[in-house]
Amino acid sequence: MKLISLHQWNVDLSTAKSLQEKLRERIEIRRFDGSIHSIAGADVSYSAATSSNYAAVVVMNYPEMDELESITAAGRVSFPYVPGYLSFREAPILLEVFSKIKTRPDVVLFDGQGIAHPRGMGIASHMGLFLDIPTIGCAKTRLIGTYEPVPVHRGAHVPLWYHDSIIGAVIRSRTGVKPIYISAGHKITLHEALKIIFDTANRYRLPEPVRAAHHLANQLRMKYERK
DNA sequence: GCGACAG
DNA sequence: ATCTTGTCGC
Repeated sequence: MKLISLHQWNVDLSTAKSLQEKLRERIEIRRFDGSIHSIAGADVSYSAATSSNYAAVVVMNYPEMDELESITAAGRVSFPYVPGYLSFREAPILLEVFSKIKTRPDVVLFDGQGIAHPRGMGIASHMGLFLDIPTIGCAKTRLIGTYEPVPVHRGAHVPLWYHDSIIGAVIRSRTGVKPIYISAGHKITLHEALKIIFDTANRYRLPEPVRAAHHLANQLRMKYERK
């Protein structure tokens, strides 16, 4: 898959911040034109023992959700985990996985925020720009924003507010489970993102592609680390 | 100054 | 995120 080469990962926090502010101007939150046939999920597993990241991308067809392709990659981590700068830690290895993938997915789901980020540049938005594909941020916990209690039943969703605007949604993908935090990444609207998330997250709390990628990345880590 | 803080 | 045992509920 062809990637846009604007990589700039070996930076300090100050440079990373200004880079995010610059990239934010290029994010497009607009309607996704065209039909969706394939959806990918991407995730990274980290090993403190070897300071390595193990990444996986799983592509599934939609709406059947059968696996079409899965790719992995491994590499050393150079950037520390700092809230707000996850991209600089995980995007390099993710870009490597995407460079090896055959199928170009119509949408990609990431384990992290989209525009629900201090500078509107969560990892889903960041990756969306580089991949030039519609992306959605699907996080397990909140980074920023406020919201009202989410009704306990599947399908419930409340807006995620930040500075008097809606940056995402907090949703209940399954009755009785902890809610997840959805935000548009790039080239998609929150409304469309929510439909896709509810369509792909039926059996489990997380959307199938994300869950599959998470599982595969973990599998790879355990194979390499032998534990 | 203090608390919050994706993975 | 990772590490880690038992335990509660459908």
